[in-house]
Amino acid sequence: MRNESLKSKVYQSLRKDIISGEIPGNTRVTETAVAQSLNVSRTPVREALQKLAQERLLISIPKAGYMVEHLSDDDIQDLFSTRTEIEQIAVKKAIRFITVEELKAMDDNLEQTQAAVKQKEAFTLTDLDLAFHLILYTAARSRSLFRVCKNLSELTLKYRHGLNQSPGLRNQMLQQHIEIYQAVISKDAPKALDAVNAHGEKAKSHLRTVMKKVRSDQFDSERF
Amino acid sequence: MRNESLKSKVYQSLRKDIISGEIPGNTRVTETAVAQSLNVSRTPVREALQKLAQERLLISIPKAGYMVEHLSDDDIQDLFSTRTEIEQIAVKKAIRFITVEELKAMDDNLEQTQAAVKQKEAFTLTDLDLAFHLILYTAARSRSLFRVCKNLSELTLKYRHGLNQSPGLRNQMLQQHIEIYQAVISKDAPKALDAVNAHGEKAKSHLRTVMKKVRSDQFDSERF
DNA sequence: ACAGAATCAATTGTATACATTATGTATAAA
DNA sequence: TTTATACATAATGTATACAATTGATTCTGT
Repeated sequence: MRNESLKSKVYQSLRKDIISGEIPGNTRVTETAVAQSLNVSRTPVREALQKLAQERLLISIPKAGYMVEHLSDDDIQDLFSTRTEIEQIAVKKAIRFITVEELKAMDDNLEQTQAAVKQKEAFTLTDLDLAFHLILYTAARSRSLFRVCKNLSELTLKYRHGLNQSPGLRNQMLQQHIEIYQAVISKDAPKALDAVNAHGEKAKSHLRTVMKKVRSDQFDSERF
Repeated sequence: MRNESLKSKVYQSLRKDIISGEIPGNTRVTETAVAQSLNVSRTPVREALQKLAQERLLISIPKAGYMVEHLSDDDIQDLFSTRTEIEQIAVKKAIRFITVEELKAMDDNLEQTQAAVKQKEAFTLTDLDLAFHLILYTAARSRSLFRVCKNLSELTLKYRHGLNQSPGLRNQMLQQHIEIYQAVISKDAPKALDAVNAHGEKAKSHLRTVMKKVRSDQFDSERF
């Protein structure tokens, strides 16, 4: 962390704020503002912004700056669908190639997740969530597939983090991870595919209700 | 083109040289060298290099520069496999959602490809190859899947371009595209999946033989 | 009052100077 | 002869100054 470049620090900082929702969607982000708030020059900020734009956490408006990406409801549903479909490919492979070490890592992860669920640590939980899936992707033994899955997983992270605020959903996530783990360890491919699919579908349906709620809240506040 | 930023110009220029193989794999690329050869400052070059690194056309060695990515034989095979697997998902969706305009676009593309095959224009052919697949990806009506497919397609472009040098393979590519087109227009999903798979498998096997040849050539030249 | 031109402010785009770090080389000591 | 240290060189990392472009605002003429 100490030997990191400023560019990297700025990147991490902004990424965290975007994923956590601290900087909401459609917020304008300018180079100078970020540079001042972090006490660095524009150069590393500029490069961090470009990286975030390439990852679609920001959208770039040429010669006009950046805005925090704000996907439409449909785009979010689409993103989760694609992630599930491709993750199913990964899980099929993972069942064939996963090592005992990786299974152990999943087990450890589940234990830590259980602790985090109880202690209501949303941030830790989001990290553990990502880590759990990364183990699966690694176990698929395909570098290119790993990259694709990782990208998609990171793109959904912002919305999954939002879900992790709710106590009930935290527990559901843990249960679903356990189901996937059990299917993988028993090398039951159909069950694993179902578990992954259920995991994705649950997230989608919860997001739908959340989005509806947000919209009606907005509607309410607009009336006054 | 005239109103493009220098960063974009540098990016395009380098990308073309890397994909065409003019800058071979494992070549070291430095900011200053590129900046001098293109008569621009380091700043736009730097940003172009970072973008290319994020796309995996270059690999970044922190505090030490960049090298042109040179995948191992296994990684290339893996890349093509993943591309095929995910493209199959896209084709399934495309069959359901493709419009008459898009079918017409595919038809046009095939005609142009036929002309380019005869005229032996490798560059045009590579562009048409990419365009053909992009039509399919668009027709799948999934933004996130489109992006994944596009990325994978671009990553394989370098190697497909190499294949396009051979007259026989140019024709094979055209025939395979026609097969995919026919399967899609007749909404025959199993046939389309087979066609996509065959397309990918052929590319993989040809690449295997090419790679073997390159290795033996290297071996020969090392003896003298 | 309104349309249009001119100007001004804010922001990105580019160039360049300086700082820092890594690598290779030469020299000196063991 | 080998190894370690110091130094030189070349590259990236960072800051800053300047250019160019965009969008808004104000001013002017009708």
